[in-house]
Amino acid sequence: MRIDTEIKKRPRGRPRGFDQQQALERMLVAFWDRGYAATSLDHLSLAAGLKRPSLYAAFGDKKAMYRAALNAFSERTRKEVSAALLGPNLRTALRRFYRGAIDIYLSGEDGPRGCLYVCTAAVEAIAHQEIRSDLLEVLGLIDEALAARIAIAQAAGEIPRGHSAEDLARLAAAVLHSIAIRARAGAARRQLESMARVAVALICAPA
Amino acid sequence: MRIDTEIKKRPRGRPRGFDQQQALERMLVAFWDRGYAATSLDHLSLAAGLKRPSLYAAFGDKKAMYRAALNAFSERTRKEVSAALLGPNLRTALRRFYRGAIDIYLSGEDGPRGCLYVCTAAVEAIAHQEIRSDLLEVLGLIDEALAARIAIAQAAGEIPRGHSAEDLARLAAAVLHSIAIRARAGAARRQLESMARVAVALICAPA
DNA sequence: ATTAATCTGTACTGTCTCGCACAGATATAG
DNA sequence: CTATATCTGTGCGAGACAGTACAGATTAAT
Repeated sequence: MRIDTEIKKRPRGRPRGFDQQQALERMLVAFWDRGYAATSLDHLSLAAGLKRPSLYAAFGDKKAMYRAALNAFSERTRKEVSAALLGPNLRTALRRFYRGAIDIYLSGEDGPRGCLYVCTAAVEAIAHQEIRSDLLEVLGLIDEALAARIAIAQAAGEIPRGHSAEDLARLAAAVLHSIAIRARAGAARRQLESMARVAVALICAPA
Repeated sequence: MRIDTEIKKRPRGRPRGFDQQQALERMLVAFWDRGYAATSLDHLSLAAGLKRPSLYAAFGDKKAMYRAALNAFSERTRKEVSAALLGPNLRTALRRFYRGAIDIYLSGEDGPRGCLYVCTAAVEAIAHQEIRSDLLEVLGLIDEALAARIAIAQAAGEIPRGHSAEDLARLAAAVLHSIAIRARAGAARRQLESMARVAVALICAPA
């Protein structure tokens, strides 16, 4: 079915009978719903439509599968974040940022899923050092993206410099994290949107 | 060893050979470190120093044990929160509030534990409705406690009324949630304290 | 056609998991 | 002392779990 426009020539033996990216996407959803520890390889196998040996061959052991899912989520999110933050001014940039996040966090067939990192990686941080540093790294990336956008607004005189861009960025990220937790806890969309509004107002407040 | 000052007379049969409260406290720590799904009854049994049948008899099944731990954590936390918020003015009240939280979140033998609810209950929210509503309830209680204290400060003219007490409370709680996540992710204490400072400054800012 | 390389599914391993049955221990009530 | 009630530990059982060996399937290279 796949049109062979790619230059990459086939490897030697029997080719894969499945799309690795799509399988990962389905495993991601499984992990997102149940978390790392509660998701068994049978769940993943069922979700991806692959038998366990194929999963192991393609992704490694369970922890590697989870980290691959984390990475896929991070990549996808990063693109949406930087697109949202491109808005003409900080206020609309942040509005888009939160609106996109809330839409994602409220998605889920069996209930709102929140953020894969905040809601499922955090719990594993003590037992699994790699996951802990994966999480810390992504938290830092979000902080940095926000700080960069806020610094631009400050340089343009759009908002005052009462607080550093880094401080305001961590505050903006904090509201994001809380929205993720609250979404998964079942909070109403209105509450999440209200929190976003308040955060935008406080950060963009005219001196 | 326990002095029998309590009027409650002994029940009929063989008395418990352990302190139920203390056993629960140790189970709490086990759940706090590894989360609900990854903590087996053998872990709990080892932590509490009790065999599995005693645990079942005293607490019910695994989910009941976890919810009992959640409840113990919530009770304990609520007392400390209301004590901290009793401060003479909002600024010092919030400072104490965050300082106490950061101390707790950074504790842990195998790494900082963050918040039992935010870091371990959230992941179970989709699969276990009771845990989901336990979490939502506690989030609401924290919001309310903060809102009440902030409303007092507003009524006293200590801070302006630009934003409602509820909105500011949710913002303050958001910073708390983010601190919990970041602590477990391994963020430096300085960063957590800086976030607390910024939150206090923004909420208590003179008009 | 033959060979080598890779993928797929079946079936297995040993370990862990939750929860409980049961027997012995320890207390009170009479 | 006897009967009754509750707690404790040993040990079981049925199932889930992660991970893999192996045989058959499918492809490219020769």
